Amino acid sequence: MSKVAKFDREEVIQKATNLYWGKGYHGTSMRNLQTAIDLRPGSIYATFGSKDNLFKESIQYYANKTGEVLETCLDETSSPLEGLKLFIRKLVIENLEGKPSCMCMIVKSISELTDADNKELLDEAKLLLANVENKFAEIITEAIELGEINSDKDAKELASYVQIQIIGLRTYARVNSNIETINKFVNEIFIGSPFH
Amino acid sequence: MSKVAKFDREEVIQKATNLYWGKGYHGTSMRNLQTAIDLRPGSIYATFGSKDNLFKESIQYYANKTGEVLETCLDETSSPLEGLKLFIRKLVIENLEGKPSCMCMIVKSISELTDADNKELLDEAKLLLANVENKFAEIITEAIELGEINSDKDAKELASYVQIQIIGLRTYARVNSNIETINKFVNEIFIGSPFH
DNA sequence: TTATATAATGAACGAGTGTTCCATTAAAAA
DNA sequence: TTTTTAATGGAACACTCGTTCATTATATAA
Repeated sequence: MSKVAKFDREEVIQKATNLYWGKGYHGTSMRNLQTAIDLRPGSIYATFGSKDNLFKESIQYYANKTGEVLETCLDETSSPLEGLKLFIRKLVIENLEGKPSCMCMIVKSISELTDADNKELLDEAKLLLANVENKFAEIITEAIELGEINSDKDAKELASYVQIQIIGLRTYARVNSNIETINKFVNEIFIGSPFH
Repeated sequence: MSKVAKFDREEVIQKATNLYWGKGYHGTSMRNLQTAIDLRPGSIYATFGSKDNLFKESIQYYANKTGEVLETCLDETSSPLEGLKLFIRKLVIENLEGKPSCMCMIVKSISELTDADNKELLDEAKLLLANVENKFAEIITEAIELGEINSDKDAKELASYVQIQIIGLRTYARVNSNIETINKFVNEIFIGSPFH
């Protein structure tokens, strides 16, 4: 019948994700993307429709990949709480170098996008971040049921707390990426404020 | 001799700051700025030189204003630690509504800008954030000397910790701006991890 | 081999970008 | 009142933006 696309769709999205993750939505031009993924505008627009939609697919891809890392961490460890700790360590420390940014792409997007100019993409980013937090809450609920965490704790509140710590740490890492310092703060997440 | 500028320089920078703060560096165009501050390109470029320099002056203005708020908090309270707590409450809670963003403009800039494309502005933002952290360390040192904080604590480490909490909270507030939740986390900064 | 269908190309579009330039305006100095 | 000097207004510049589309290339079906 006809020709079939010769490029690998996932590979293209992966490259787009890396560019958007590093340079942000507004900082990335379609010309940048064309060069990075080595496709001409015609092909990109036939496949993805628009810059906005390519961004949407990219941030979803990023969220999926991050979700897979979390699942791997849970599988590799003996308990939900240990899995969560491993995940945080991976996220914060392994992203210090070699990645487009040490910050979370979802958080960068929420920081950059506005309701006035990019409501749809902003809402998508907020949704993806909420999904991560819900997953944290599930894990913590399991940990409470297993007695790893005291049962008078509120899983949803702890999930918010974990989210805040990760966001704070990964952003802070952009200014001070000293591994010992970062590591210390990661460990302190579960053992109490350094003030006490 | 000659004519004198009829606009108020600080007022112009204030308006530019609000625009950059809300929409970010890349999201703000010179046309946006021209409209917001009601000046024609000739006047803007004669006064500020470039978009980059106007951004630099804006972020410096923002940092100065924030520094003044901190000083006010220290003056209004009975101790350094109480002053710091008041400042954090002000920053996180009073910025929830009515401001261009609930996030810190400096943090937004550090998140958005890259070494590859905007090294000078990024470095300036990093410097301004480091200044804030140094100020925190001074306050905490005083608090230690006054016996408000145990003397075995490291002021610099606690200053980093405070920085991370503020960054995390203000970013998180963009997704969940429930005042009770935010207030709870602000209070917890100084009383220990919710895990314990 | 030919016909068909679709993927890929890349020039081009109108709008928007940061910035420049200079005629005009107007206030202070002479 | 005249001269001087700098601020102002706004058209215009070269370039980049996201996007479109007519054309060309090519894999498959007939």
